[in-house]
Amino acid sequence: MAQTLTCECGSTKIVSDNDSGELVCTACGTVLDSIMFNQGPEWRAFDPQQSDKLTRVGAPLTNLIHDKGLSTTISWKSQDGTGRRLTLEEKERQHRLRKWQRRTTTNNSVQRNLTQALSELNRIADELKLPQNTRETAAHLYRKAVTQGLIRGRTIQSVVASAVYMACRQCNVIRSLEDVAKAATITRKEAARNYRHLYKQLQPEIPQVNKDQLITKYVSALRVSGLTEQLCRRIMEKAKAQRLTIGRAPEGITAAALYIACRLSEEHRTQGEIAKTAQITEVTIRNRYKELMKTLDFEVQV
DNA sequence: AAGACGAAAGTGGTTGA
DNA sequence: TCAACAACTTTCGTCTT
Repeated sequence: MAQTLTCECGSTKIVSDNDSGELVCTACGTVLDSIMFNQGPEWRAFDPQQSDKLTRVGAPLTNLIHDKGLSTTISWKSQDGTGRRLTLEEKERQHRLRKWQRRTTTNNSVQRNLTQALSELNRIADELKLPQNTRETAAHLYRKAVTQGLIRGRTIQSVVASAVYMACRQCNVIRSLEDVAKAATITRKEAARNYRHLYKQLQPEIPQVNKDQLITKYVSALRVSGLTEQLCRRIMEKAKAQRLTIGRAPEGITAAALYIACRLSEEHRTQGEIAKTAQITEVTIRNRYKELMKTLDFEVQV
């Protein structure tokens, strides 16, 4: 696109800097435009063969569309590629083609299930504000579940919720089962039951809940100072070293550690407040708190 | 009065005979 | 299959600040 630009200084010697994405006047140095897109390919070809090999077109593959965004759609316009009107005979042929196109792409049960499930998945993911890679992972897990026939007798919603929760765990995105269940409008119990089922069948690798991330989450939710946060992390390290975290729900331990940190730094947070953000009960905090205090000796000023 | 504490009973799951 | 069990929750009365 050849376009002659003139700088304010009157010069027309304007070059584009592809690295910084800026349009610069070589006479006076003024930056005329700073957000330029390089719409060329990112590869270089030195002969037509290479060019053929490197050229590629089309949207990226995605698990989030039931056919991965790959299938062909036949236009509804009754005109051909060059814009000419179709003959009656040709129109009928197009109609038949479209009909079969639809039947073969979306009418098998797996595909129909996927179309519905993936829109539900996107809705839940929106509500939980999940990043793209977690969505893709969830969609991938759900596909696996469908192709292995794990949906039978279960609602799409609950299986989608399980897949979403599993994806969150895999991608280290902290969302509680309760949050996911709520977004999917099912009960925690049902979500848990389906998650276990999915887990047993797929046997995926699930990392432990990252306690550091839990601390970060609670700290920001409770608006606790950085000093207390550091204290909390130290307590957690001690607890880990003393093997107090084994067999305990990470939420409980983390909440208790934060509670202790708050008391030590005299930054008052009630058990109730912390319990609410950690989605556990005060009793659990108390129990973990007691265990931590018994084993780790603090200079307690209670 | 709010918050902390602790006992008791209940829940839903795992384990091992 | 079923009882025992561990972890956690719910509920509620009592104590402390």
